Amino acid sequence: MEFSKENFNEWYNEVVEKAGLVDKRYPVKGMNVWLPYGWAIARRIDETLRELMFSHNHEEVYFPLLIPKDQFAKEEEHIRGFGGEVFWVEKGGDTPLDIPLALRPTSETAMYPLFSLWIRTHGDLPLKIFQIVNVFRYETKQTRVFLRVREIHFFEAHTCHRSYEEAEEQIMEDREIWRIFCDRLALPYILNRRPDWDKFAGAHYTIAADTIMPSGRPLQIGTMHNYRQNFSRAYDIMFLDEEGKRDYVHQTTFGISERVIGAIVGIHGDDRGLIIPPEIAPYQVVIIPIVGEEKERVIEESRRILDEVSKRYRAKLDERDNYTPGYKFYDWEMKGVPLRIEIGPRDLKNNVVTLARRDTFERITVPRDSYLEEIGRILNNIQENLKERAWRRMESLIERAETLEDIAKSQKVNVIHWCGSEECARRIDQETGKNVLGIPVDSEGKSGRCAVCGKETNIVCYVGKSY
RNA sequence: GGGGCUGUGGGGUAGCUUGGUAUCCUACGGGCUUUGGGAGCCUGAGACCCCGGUUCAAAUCCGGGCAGCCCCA
Repeated sequence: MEFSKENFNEWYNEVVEKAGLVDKRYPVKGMNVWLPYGWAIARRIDETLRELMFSHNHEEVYFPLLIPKDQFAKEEEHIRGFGGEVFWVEKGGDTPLDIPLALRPTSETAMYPLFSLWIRTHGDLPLKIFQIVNVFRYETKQTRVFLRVREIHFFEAHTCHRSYEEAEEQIMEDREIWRIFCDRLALPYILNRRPDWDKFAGAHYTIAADTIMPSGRPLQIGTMHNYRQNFSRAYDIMFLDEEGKRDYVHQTTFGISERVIGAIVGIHGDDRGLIIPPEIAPYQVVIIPIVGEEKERVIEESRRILDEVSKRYRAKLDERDNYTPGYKFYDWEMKGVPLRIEIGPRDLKNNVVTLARRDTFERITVPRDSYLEEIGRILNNIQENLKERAWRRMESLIERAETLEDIAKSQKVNVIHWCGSEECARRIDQETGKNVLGIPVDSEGKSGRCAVCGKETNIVCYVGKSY
């Protein structure tokens, strides 16, 4: 690594490239090539989501990429919110299309006309589906790998319910799923209810999960929206209830994007490169043979170990002959494999294996007959350690601020009292460059004075310079 | 949204001011040799972002485009 993590921006670019996550030389702004290792991580995360969604009674679907313009434009706020960042397909070959087609920036407007056909009665509810697709947004700001791209690897769950209360229960379920998901990724987060002017276009309200990057800047990595009946009215999604009365369904969505990978890179990584939490690591264990004199025996033993380890963990044996062990150590550290097994003549002789963990660099030898259990124990420990470390670090990137000046001079995310007015939020933005992330969902308002206008208030909120 | 900077083999670079011969490191292919923290020697292949302009001649000067980076709001 050329850059230390203290130069966070440069470090981030370097690690993304050197760890082989994406190739950003693809000649379209904000569109990158997923490389095998990066894609393997994305797939692990996708599989985690699938498992969690299936176990919470969602089904997976796939909707088309293109959305006709008239259909796209039905919900007013939605089109106002997304209109400026839609890619349009306007020709088929050389023939102009009668109706331009949008590349989905998200899939509400693709799905909901069909929901209107699918849902007839309360028996069809709740409807709980999700898809994992790519969405397109015409970003005008500077793009950044994983954090701001124009083609986004995206998970979106959509649900329909018979009542507002049932939709609220769905949001609670999403919060529970989110908690488990973030545990697997060892990512810390804050759930913030976004201010009205910053909620998802068309939503009744938005709860966003924000984490904080080592640069002190918050990053939105997940969102849950309650749409109430805003979309169902626009797209005519109605059901017949038990009494024979027709009503519009209540809807929610839950979205997660490739930004979580950016968060994993930024939050867990160090000066040697990535550190991938064991739960989602494409390889949890990498085996490095140190061949020396006894090449045959070492290779043979390494393969036997691979077989044994592979029965329980995702493992890789690095048999490349043209690299020295030292090179391989650095290489797999860059890729963030949580645990390394070294097996060489010394280990053979003593009937042990050497284990080295990525997060603490601790290195131990363990007897050949109990090392599998030891691996399990260490992987669990790494997972816990990463999670705790990340939460601790995030908390250290939050500081209390009493005034606009405090906010302006702080490089961190601030907790402030806020009177709740858009006017004060705007002043924070203009004078400090930070924006109101929203009110934490579990906050209990102790009273204090608004950092801007000084008015007495019991609203506490977070502010920060968002990615 | 504003400002600044940069595009030269796969990656990093020298050359650009003052137009003419493209430098070095690294990675890569082949061969020998080596392997407990980025090995060595020999050898080979590989580049001036795109379009236009100026000129006898453009990596170099000018204009535009595309792409990337940093900082500020």
